[in-house]
Amino acid sequence: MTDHISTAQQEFLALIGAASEAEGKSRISGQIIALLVFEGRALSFGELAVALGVSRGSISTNTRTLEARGVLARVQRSGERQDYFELVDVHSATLLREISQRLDRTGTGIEDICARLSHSGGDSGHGACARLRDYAAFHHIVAKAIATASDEIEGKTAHLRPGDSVE
Amino acid sequence: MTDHISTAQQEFLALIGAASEAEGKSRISGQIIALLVFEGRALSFGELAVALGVSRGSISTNTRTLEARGVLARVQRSGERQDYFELVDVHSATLLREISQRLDRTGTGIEDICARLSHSGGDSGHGACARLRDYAAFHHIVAKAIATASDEIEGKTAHLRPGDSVE
DNA sequence: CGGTTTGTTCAATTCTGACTGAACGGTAGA
DNA sequence: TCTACCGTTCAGTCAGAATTGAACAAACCG
Repeated sequence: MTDHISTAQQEFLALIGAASEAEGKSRISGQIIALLVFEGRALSFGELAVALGVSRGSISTNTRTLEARGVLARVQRSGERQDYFELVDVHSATLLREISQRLDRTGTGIEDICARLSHSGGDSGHGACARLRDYAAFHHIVAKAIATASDEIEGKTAHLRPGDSVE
Repeated sequence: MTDHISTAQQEFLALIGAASEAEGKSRISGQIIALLVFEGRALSFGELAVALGVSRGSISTNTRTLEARGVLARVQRSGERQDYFELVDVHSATLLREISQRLDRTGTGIEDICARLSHSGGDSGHGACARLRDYAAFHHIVAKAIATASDEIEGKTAHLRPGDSVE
């Protein structure tokens, strides 16, 4: 029976690891999140390294960045010398907010280019500028949509125990 | 004045190229889209290679995948031997729909794992299964939000073409 | 027919960044 | 103090993807 669980766990880790890579993040960082979701409890530094079969150095760097991104928290247990990690309860919403902010940043970056262009170039680049503004607007619209979804999910996950229906 | 435009173009290409890499796509594919947006007209195969400073082989592979993804269209000009490429007018919406579908696929992938787990593993993996379903639901919610944004953007961009036809 | 242009393909190359592993500093207990 | 353990760091390694460039086939023109 633990067999079934562990194969399911392996499949889950592989799936999320691949998804993590597909969106530009490292495989391990995705799998750390996946393992914490699967286990539903705080895991120690050593447990992560063993369960994922990766070096302690990788655990260190990846947990640090995940911590800085506000996805997981490092917790100390009295009497234990190892660090433990647990998911922030709004970790999914945090990831969405991150994406939303990056889109907004790209959008304003486009607008900045457009502003400099129309300021110094007269109206020769007018058509291009209009298209760039549309393209920037697209980024902002998507950012807004994702931010809204983030709020929705945050409202559902905050202070809710896992297993509650989200439908 | 063309100076200003070309520096703005270079900045735009760099920005979108980096954004493209950040989300797991190739730099060149993002820059092809960016160049077509900036120019606002169909560009030839050769123009793309020269303007982006990349090999013809790269243009070939990237335009093919973008074409397959429904982002741009290959058009022939009578009398011209070169292929020309232009953006599909709903190209942004198409990219969003692609992301939405990938999220849905990941979500159902998680649900499949969960189904196999609860079917064969008894109730020992019950807690994990509940958490996995929540995690799958998260993916579906985001997919839905992005799909909605895609529809919104499609509605905004489709009417820009005068005398447009539906499908 | 040859010569030119064009797009595709694929083996080779380059490049990026993830990952490792060992050295290091810090901490707690004996 | 010494020892054992723990997390961090970083130079080195490695894998996979992106990109190149040359070979190739097709279409066109003289």
